[in-house]
Amino acid sequence: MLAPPLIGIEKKNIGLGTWSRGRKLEKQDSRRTTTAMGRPSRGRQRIEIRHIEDGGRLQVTFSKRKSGLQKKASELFLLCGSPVAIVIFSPGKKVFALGTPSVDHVLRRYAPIPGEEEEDGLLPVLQDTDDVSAITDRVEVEGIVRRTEETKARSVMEKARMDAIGKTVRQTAAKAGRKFWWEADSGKLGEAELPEFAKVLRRLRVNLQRHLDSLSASTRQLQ
Amino acid sequence: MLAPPLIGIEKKNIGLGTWSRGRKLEKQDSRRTTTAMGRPSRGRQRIEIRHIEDGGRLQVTFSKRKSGLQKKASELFLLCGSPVAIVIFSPGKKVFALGTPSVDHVLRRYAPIPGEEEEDGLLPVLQDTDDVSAITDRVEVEGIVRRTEETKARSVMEKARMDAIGKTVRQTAAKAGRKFWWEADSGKLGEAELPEFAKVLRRLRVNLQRHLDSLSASTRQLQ
DNA sequence: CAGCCTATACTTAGCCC
DNA sequence: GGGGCTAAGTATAGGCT
Repeated sequence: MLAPPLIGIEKKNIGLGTWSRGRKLEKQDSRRTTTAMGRPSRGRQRIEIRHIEDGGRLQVTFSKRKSGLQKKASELFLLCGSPVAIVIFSPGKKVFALGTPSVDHVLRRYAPIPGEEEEDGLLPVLQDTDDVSAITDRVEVEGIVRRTEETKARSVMEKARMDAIGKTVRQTAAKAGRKFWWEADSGKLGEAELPEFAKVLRRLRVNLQRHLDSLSASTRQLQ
Repeated sequence: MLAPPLIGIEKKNIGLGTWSRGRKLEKQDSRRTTTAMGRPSRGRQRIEIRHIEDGGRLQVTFSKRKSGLQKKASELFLLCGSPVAIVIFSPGKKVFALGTPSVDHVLRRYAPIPGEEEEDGLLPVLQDTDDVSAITDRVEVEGIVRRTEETKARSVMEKARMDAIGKTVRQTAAKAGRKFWWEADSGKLGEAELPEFAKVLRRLRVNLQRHLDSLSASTRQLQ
C-alpha cells in the first residue's frame, strides 16, 4: 500500500465500459462512449498518493476529496449512529470543520461548557498519573496512547467548535450592525460573577433566538 | 498509505490471483468465480444508508468504514498536505481519535497547548458544512435536524459567552466543576509550570511511540 | 469554481478462517 | 477483533461547460 515503492506494473481495464454511478442515472439513452464534445473520456486515472504539485489540480482534488470524506462520515453516522467530527487544514491553510450530525454535537460530550448543566455522558478526563517508565504491558501502552490522543483531539476539536460557532456569531452580529450587549459588558464582570452571568445568558437564550429570528429574513439557517 | 497513519496493509498474495488492494491489480490468471471453499461470492451488495439493526453487521461495518475513513483522510493529507483530525464515537460509545499526520500535529497549529502559544494567533475555522445538508439527501433525518438545530442555538449562546468572557471563564471553570483537561491540570501545576507540562505531554507521546515501535507488529496509528 | 460526464480505480458487503 | 477473498457498488481523475 505504500505509494512510492510499488507503482511499477501496469494492468488495466478488464471490464468494458460500465457506468452505474449510484442509483440514479437510469437514463443515458444509449451507449455513449464520448463526451459531449465527442472526445472519449479517459475515465478515472490512477494517481500516486503523493503530494500534488500542480496548484490547480491540487485545489480540485482537495475539494472533491473533502466532499467525499464528509459523505463517508455522513454515511458512517447514518449506518452506525456514530457521530463524527472532522477538522481539516486546506492547502490554503484555512481550516474546515466538518461533522455529522455536527461538530458541535460530537464535541459537546467531551468538553462541556462551564456553567452548563448536564454532567452525565461526560467522559473521564486524562489523569496525570500516567508514567511512561512504569509501562511494561503492551495493552496498557495502547490504552494510554489512545487516551493521550483522544485528549489532544478533544482540545483540537473544542477549539474548532468554538471557532465554528464564533463565525456564526460574528456573522449574526455583523448583520445586526453591532455587538450584542452582553459581549460589550462582559468585560466588567468579575470572576465571582461569571457563573451567575452564565445563568443569565442561558435565560436570555430565548431572547437571542427571537433576535436571530428577526434576522433570519436573510439568514434562513439558524446560525 | 504512508508512515504516519498506517492503515491498510500493503502486501497481498498475488500468487493466487488477488488484487493488490492498494495499487496494482495483476488481474487473475483465469476465471475464479468461487471462493476458496468453492462457494461463489456474492460480491459487494448494495445497502441502504440507514441505521443497521443487526449488531454483528453493525460492528463489522463500523470497523471497515472507520478504516476507510482513515485511509481517505490519510490520502487527503498525502495528496494535498492537509492535516486532518477525526473524532468518532463508535456504536459502543467508545471514542476513536484518528489523525493525519497526527492529532497532535493538528493540535500544535490549531489549538496550541496553553503556555506554548498565544491564542490570538489561532486560525479561524470555516464551517462550510452544514452538517444537516450533508445528510438530508439520505434517510430519516427528522430527529437529527431537530437536535442539531437546538444544538446550534445553544452553541451561539455559548460561543458568545466564551468570546466575551475569554480566559476568565476558564479560570473559573474549576470552581464550576467542569474542566477542560488542560484547565484541570494547569490548575494543579500552576502557570509557571505550564510550559513544562506541555513538554511532558510531548515527551510522553514520543516515548509511547518508541514503545509501540519496539512492539510494532500490530502497531496502531499513533502518529 | 461548482457541476456534469465517462471510464476506471478503489472500497466494501457478505462470507470464510 | 483482525485478515482474506470476490464481485459489485462507488468515488473520482480528467476533461468540458
